[in-house]
Amino acid sequence: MEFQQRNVFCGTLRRTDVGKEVVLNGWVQKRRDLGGVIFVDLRDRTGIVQIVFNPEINPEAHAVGDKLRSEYVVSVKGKVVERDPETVNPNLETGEIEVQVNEIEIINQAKTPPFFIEDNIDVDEQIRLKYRYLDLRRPEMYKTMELRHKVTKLFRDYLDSKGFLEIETPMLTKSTPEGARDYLVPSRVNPGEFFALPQSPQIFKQLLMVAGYERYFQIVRCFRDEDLRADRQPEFTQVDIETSFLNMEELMSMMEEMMAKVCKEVLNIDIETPFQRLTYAEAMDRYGSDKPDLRFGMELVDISDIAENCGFQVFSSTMKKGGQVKGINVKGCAHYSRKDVDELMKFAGRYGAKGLAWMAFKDDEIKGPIAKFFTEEEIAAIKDRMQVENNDLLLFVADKPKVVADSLGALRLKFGKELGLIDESKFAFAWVVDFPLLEWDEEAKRYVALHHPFTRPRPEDVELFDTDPGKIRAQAYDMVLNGFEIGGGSMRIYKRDVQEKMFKALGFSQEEAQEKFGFLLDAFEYGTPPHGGIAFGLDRIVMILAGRSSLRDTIAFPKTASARDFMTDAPSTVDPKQLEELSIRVFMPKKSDDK
RNA sequence: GGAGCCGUGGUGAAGUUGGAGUUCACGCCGGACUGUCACUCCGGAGGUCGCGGGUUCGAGUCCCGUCGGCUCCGCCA
Repeated sequence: MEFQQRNVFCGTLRRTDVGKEVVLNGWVQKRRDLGGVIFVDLRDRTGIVQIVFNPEINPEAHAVGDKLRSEYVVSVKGKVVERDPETVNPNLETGEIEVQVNEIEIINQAKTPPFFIEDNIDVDEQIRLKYRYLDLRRPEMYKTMELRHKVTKLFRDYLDSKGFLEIETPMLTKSTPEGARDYLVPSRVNPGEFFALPQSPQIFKQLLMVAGYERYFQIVRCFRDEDLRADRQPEFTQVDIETSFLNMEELMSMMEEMMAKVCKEVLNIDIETPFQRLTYAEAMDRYGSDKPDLRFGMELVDISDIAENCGFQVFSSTMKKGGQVKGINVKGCAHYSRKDVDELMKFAGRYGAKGLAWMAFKDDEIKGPIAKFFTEEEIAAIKDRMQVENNDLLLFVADKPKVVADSLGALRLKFGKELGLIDESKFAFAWVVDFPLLEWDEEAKRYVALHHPFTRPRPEDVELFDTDPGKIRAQAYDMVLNGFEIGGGSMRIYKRDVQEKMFKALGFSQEEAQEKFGFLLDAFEYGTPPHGGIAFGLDRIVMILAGRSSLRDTIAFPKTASARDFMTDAPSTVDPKQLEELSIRVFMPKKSDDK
């Protein structure tokens, strides 16, 4: 035997183990050398226990204990003993006992780590990513990975219990038009041709429905070559689901049950079902977002009718141009200085707002440069509509609906966070439904699918294809949790005539449609059941359940904002021979200064 | 593609009107210490101030460029 193997884990030892002879394997968290007696905190994935080297009990072990340093890997044999009452450490779960070491073996030495292996460290993330294997040693990272495992298993178990089959689909697949930029993989045996990594298994799961599998799922990696965010990585994991012969309501309620179950099992919280539902229009109107954070109020209030004829030019002229005027009531913030408001204006500007009008109500006084343009009646109407109390600050944006929603929606979230309006213990699930099927793309001068080209319209809206395609509502639904879109899906088109109308609305000719989606359309000719599904963002769900604010904390080996892996230093250049074999020639982009 | 913030011993920070790589905390190394658990005390080592230019007698500090990290907009379902 190369080393003595453990018979128990560090973090599990309790008072009831007193008297037992144990063997522990683990890492040295910390050594405290008091000259005679040496204390060492020994860590494994279950936690920490204090081991003691006493020269009077075992001088040989004590001598080895003297050589220990942080992150050494050791095997120790010793007896679990109760601590004296005055030396109990209430901060440790194992604090009532300690292990008196009789034998110790240094399995491996370690260099001094670049940062402490402990929670709540304040270290540049670059360094954490470079030494990710050390970062992952930290208990909070371990717990997140463990939580991720549990969540994944619960999804799998639930879907299994409902008769879903987990089926793998190709990673080397075909580049599809629409949607995100693809990651491409060259095909050596087919020079000049490329596979694309899947953005999602969308088409394959629909084909599985055509194949009669009825209930499919897959916990699957997806790839999108777009710019990153705190909640967006180039490769991420979906819980991908598709069903046949279920309608939208049946699928949604099954998914609610699944999420409630996951929350109960993982965090022991009771989630009420059915979830609250908002139409897309309502979400945009009240929260300025299609993924509203429903843990707090501060809803957007429409004052367009009051603003329409008011004396404030900016408002009235915006209304004449077909815009709208909305506001939020920032409770108790009437004391904001001119500088504070300037900051808010800059913030709103990022979302396209050209200005930010404000009014503050302080002890019967109305502050703010726009107040003088409103009549007493108008002020009264605004106060009434926005439920103004003393010390409230009102912020208004007058613009196109999209700008109003984006800027006020962002301000609402900013205040929610900064004023502590958000109850962090809350899990506010909701469905957003009735998305528009199509969206007008100003650049391309055509309609594009908001979800994707196979999304089924609501039956009563089908006739609008000929008159007003922008008004068609889709049988699509997003699951929203605490301001994040955690899943989205739709019922799919299974009738040929509807699919043709859809392609026509998107401006695809028969030939184009055949070229792009031919195999799917061919398949649809052979008896397609009504079907529909949903895909959940596993990383995001774990992030929220774990209370983390970055997706990187839920992925063992994530990438930086510029899509690099600091540990492996990928991506990297490759041997010219490899390129030659792939029939690829690389030319570097010119710097923009020689234009 | 764009904006903001950041880059100083291993880690986190401070660094004044431009005046010696200066300072603090943690860590590290050596010594002392038999009940610590943020051990304590004494001593010590450790630096391309991200990188490249420029201004200046002199740059961590000012200017220009560039690289990298984080956050956001665009992009992305």
